[in-house]
Order: sequence, then structure tokens, then C-alpha cells
Amino acid sequence: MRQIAKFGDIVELVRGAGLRPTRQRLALARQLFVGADRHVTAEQLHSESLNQGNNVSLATVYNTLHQFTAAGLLRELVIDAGRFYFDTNVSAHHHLYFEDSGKLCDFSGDNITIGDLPVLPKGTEISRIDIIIRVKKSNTAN
Amino acid sequence: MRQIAKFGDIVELVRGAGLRPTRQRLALARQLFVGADRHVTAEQLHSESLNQGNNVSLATVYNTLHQFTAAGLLRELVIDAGRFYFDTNVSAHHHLYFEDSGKLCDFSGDNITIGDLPVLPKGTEISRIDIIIRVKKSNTAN
DNA sequence: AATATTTTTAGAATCATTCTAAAACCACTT
DNA sequence: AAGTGGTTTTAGAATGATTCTAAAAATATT
Repeated sequence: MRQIAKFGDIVELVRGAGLRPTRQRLALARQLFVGADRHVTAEQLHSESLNQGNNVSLATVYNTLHQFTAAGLLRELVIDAGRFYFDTNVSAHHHLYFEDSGKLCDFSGDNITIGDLPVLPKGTEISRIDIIIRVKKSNTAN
Repeated sequence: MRQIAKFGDIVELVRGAGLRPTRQRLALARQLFVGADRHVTAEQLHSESLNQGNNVSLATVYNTLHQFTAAGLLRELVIDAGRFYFDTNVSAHHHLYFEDSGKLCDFSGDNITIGDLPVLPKGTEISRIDIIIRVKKSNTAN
């Protein structure tokens, strides 16, 4: 569980990422980091912003998401081709993806063992491990 | 290791998938299934086709890749947003992705243990589990 | 205040993929 | 071997998410 960022912290958070605390960035940071962890797409965040009266362009949403990702505040998820998802939970964990609804759930990164890893070429290292468990409606009676 | 499909088998293979063995589909099937397993994108396969003198439209490449996937001959890989990859190896295995070069490597699906799985909602089941190990250049001296 | 730098923005551009509707192809009958 | 009907292919248009562009706005610095 990520601790909920208090309002006053948001300016700090954005500054800490090496970014100017502009109105747009602060509002997006609040949407993302105040409250429970979230999985969002750029479009989602954008329309949510407009609904909240935070007038921001889609280009800025994209820019900001990428800047936050570069700063380690967000993590990019690759769930399906043709769409970026961003996760506010940057700690070690993995994902359960419900194919029918498009919903995403986190699950713990502990208790996972991978044996027989191929030897990595010299000069390379693991950047990260993504595990996605895709869930569908079962066709067996139950 | 998938056994190499012989030329004569290709017609069978396409027919077995419930598809007419047209010139285009046979040529694409040959490119995909004769020889070692491959990871391809539609664009790759298309330009490879043209180079080989197999005149096929990009639309047909997409159609065929999806038809082969539906028939279980290919498996779709989600490696990065904005691009479909297809894998001719449909057995249980996972992927090593070299972020710098874009290269993909298979690794065995055995010897992987995931503990503490969340309980799935009634009426759902696991469709598949994707594990991607992303590899980057290491920045430590070695 | 004047100037330089960063950020935001609207709209255009891009890129992979999908759609469309017409033409080509194929299997089957006469 | 010509006709018929269903399938497949195709070029090009359409789509949709993302990125780019260059100008305007905001912010920081002198």
C-alpha cells in the first residue's frame, strides 16, 4: 500500500521529480497520487481532468505521464498492443488482467520463483520482470 | 523445439486451420512455419514476403496472422504498446526482451512458481500467463 | 520591466492497424 | 467450359492512439 500523499506534498512530489509545479502538473499529480493506487490511460486521465474542471490538453497529459514515468513516480504497463497504461504503484508487483472488462488488479511480487533463467549476455542486466495473468470467462459449468 | 514442417505439410497445416490453401496463405505459412521458431511483426513479414517475390498486400498479412492466431498456429505477444508481435512457438514458454536491440528470446515455462495468487472470481479462469523479462545494458562496470 | 527558458497548447503529422467495397479467385454445378 | 455463389485478396481510405510542431503562455532570471 502506498501512503496517501497529502495535498501539501504534491508540490514537493513534482519538484522532487525535477519538474516545475505548474497548475497542470499539480492537478494531474493530485488525480494520480492522492488516494488509492490507480491504473490509467492517457485518455482516461484527460477526460477525468476535463470533468473536474482542470483544463489541460491531451498533449500535456501525455508529456506529464512520460515525465512522471521517467522520474519513477509511475510505471508503464504493457497490457495490450495499441495502448499505454500507467500504474501509480511502482513497487514490485504484478497484474491480473480481466480480458472481458479490461480491469486490472495488482498481485504481490513475492513468492514468485523462476528457475532456469537463461544466462544474460555480458554487460546486460534485468530491467524488470512483467507478469500478466490474463483472465477470461470460463466456459466450463460452475 | 517445434518440428520443422515439410513443404508438403504446409497445405495440410493451412487446411487444418479451416482455411483455404491460397497462394498467399501458403507462402506466409512457409515463411512462418518452415524452419526455426520466429517472432515477427506484420510489417516484417510483409516486407520479407515482397523481398521473396511473394506479392501479398499488407492487409492480407494482417488477416492471415489473425487467422493463424485464432487457429492456434500462432500466439500473440504483447511486448510494447503500439505493435503486435506474433510467435510461432505456441507451447508454454516465456520471453526475454532486449530493450536496446528489440530482440526476443524464449525461455522455458517450467520451473516457475507463483504463490499467493488472488482468488479468481466465480465463472472466470486463467486464459494465459505472460512473463516478460526485460533486459537492458547494465551501467555497472563489468 | 526586459529577457531567457520552460511549459502548454491546438492542430497537424505519424504509425500501426482495421475497414471497405470492388475485383480476383476458387469450388461446384450444369 | 461457362455460370453461380461463396471466399479471399486488394488498394486505398478510415481509425485511433500517440507524437510532433511551432506559436502562445507561463515562469524564472537579470
